[in-house]
Amino acid sequence: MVERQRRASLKDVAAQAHTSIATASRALSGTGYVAETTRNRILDAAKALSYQPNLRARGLRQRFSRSIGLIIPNLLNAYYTALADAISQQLASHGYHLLLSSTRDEPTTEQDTVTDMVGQAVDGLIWVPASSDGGLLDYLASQHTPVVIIVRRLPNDPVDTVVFEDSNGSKAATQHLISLGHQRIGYIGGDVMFSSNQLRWQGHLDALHEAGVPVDETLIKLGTNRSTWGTMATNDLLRLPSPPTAIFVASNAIMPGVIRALRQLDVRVPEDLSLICFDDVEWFSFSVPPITAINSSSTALAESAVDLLLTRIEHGDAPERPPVFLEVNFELVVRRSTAPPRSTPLSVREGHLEEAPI
Amino acid sequence: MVERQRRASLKDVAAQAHTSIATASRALSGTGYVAETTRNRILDAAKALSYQPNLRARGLRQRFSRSIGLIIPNLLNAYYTALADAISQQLASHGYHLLLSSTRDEPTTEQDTVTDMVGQAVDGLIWVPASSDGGLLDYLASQHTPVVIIVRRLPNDPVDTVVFEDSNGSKAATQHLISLGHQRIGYIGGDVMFSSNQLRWQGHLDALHEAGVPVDETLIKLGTNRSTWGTMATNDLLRLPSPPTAIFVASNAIMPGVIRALRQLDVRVPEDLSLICFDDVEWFSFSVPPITAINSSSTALAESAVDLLLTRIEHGDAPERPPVFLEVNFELVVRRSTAPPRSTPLSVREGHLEEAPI
DNA sequence: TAGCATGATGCAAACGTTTGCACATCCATA
DNA sequence: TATGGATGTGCAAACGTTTGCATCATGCTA
Repeated sequence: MVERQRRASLKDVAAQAHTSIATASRALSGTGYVAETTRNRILDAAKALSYQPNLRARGLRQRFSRSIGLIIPNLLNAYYTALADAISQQLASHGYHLLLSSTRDEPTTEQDTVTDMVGQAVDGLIWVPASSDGGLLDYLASQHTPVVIIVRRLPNDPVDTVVFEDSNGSKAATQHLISLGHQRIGYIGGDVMFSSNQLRWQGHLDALHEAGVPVDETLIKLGTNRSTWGTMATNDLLRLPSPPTAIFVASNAIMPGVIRALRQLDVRVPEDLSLICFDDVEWFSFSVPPITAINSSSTALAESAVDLLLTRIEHGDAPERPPVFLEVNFELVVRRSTAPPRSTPLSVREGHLEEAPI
Repeated sequence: MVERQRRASLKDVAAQAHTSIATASRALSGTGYVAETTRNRILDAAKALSYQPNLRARGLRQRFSRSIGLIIPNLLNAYYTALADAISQQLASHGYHLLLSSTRDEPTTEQDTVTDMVGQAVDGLIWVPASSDGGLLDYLASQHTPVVIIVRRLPNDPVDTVVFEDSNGSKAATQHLISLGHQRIGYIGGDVMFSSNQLRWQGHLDALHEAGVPVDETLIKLGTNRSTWGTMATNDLLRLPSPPTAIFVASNAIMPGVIRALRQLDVRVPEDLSLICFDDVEWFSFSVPPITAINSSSTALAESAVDLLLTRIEHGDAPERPPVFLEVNFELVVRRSTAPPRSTPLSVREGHLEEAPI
């Protein structure tokens, strides 16, 4: 590592303006008394040297940095980047910066990322937890770093938490299918170790029970939130002796794989099979057919999460104030992928799995 | 702002281990001589206090932070988030952190973001410029902050630059259409103030010239890289007295709007119209029909950009070393949205513009 | 026994800020 | 003429690190 050229510092500005560092600091930050003429000398010098305050040093001295960390599982999921975008905007409007990292849902990466954020001395953390154990929370508490958990709940919601209405939203999706006349509904979801997946599954079951629709275990496919899982699960479902007339996909990340499988099997939507998805992402609306989905406002979640966090930060993280738990509303967006079931059972022609284009 | 609880510092660790700060530092960082027993006392103390080094302070002292800033126009464009993901991974493998910000292509936001990154004392910057003036570059030079420009070139490529093969890729796309027999090709692109858009347009024209295909100005629609522009431009093109038999869309961000318009106008792809796109994004492969596209490897771009930047950083930003200019290869991915033109001219039924589902 | 390399430790300065305190004017009021 | 608030400035400490230098044992070599 080679010695790097120094940027202009307050010392340089002060020297150029023939004044002290303290006065220069006050002039530039607009605090305390500075004579008009002195101030102008200092501002001129700052401009001449294109002085830029070192936020690292300022943070060190002031004990806060006006930056907060955001930890998401994945940068490739439109759902999370939309969230990141909303949070970033929301923070900016409060004068805070964003440090963004993705964990790829790997617990070790997550651990590294969290400790790293703490090391960077962020003022607080907004976090989509990947591991469900609370060890990292204890750690954060020991570091006095306020944190707001989003999207996925931790057991007992030990800290401020903002999530989508997973259970109710999922219930509404299934009810929509039932109201169209579907009785055999396939469910493809992710790992239930995450609360979001667990609650969506639960909501689905609740809707079935309430409507008196019998639960067929073979129609429920719990795996991972990955496209490949969508393909596998869809193939399994449609090859059942009595295949479903509708499929509820519990995550947008699974959907591409489902669609690929349907195409390979020559299944038409919604004539042969209805399709509904929990998350709503942009391309659902211009897919053919447009896909019915549960839409949750990431802006709303962002606002709540940022508000909660900044309150903790700016009023001190009073541990006696109990954790807040919030859910943001959902909306059922009915498009064209859902329709009444076909009258005759669907039988899948056993085509070879052609290589789909990448 | 309330006084925040202090995290354990080196001083605390040293006190607990009955040693000096200097020795504690050496023990924890593994540099210099420390007796076995002392080291253990220190490590124990650090663990007991869950000590986490303050990277801000370390950066201040060491004059580098092992973090670099990435500035992209948009977090909602899958194309850029894929890039961010690749760069983030690449940096991590070199032990660097990522600070990510989006400018939304607003010059003022861009200016703020850049100065802010400098203020954060990042070691370097990877930047997709939104404004084409070099003012910010002068500023960065004055701050001795190495920078690598990606995706969009600046006039004269004044610093290290890595871009996609916009011109050649675009040329290949048009050549593909021509080879299928198309002579009237619509072109929908973004603002040519950005080099990427400018070069893609140029590549398209080059292909036409080389093939002896006459250029019809009415077939060329230059606007913005937005979905809404895609809808407008497509409507215009298909209502021409002699509409195109193929459309070349120069950015993935425009494509959703194009598809929406085609659906509203009841145009079938590829029977009525061939469709090709410059960028390749995930949903192109499971759209109906899958969309032919020019695919450029964001991983390759990420690798090159990171390499260039870290070289500048770690070997000193020797200004005498001239700027490097790199282009990463593209690949034409032929899917099913391109086919030979229909024999009879297409006439669009003037349907009302139905409200498309969101 | 003297000399010296080696290992182990601590002191203190430095990075670039902010800010409490002290001091020095100046002007108005009592 | 004192008194004292308001204004303007600077010194120096502090934030949490790293690191050059000095110091001091210890054990080995000559």
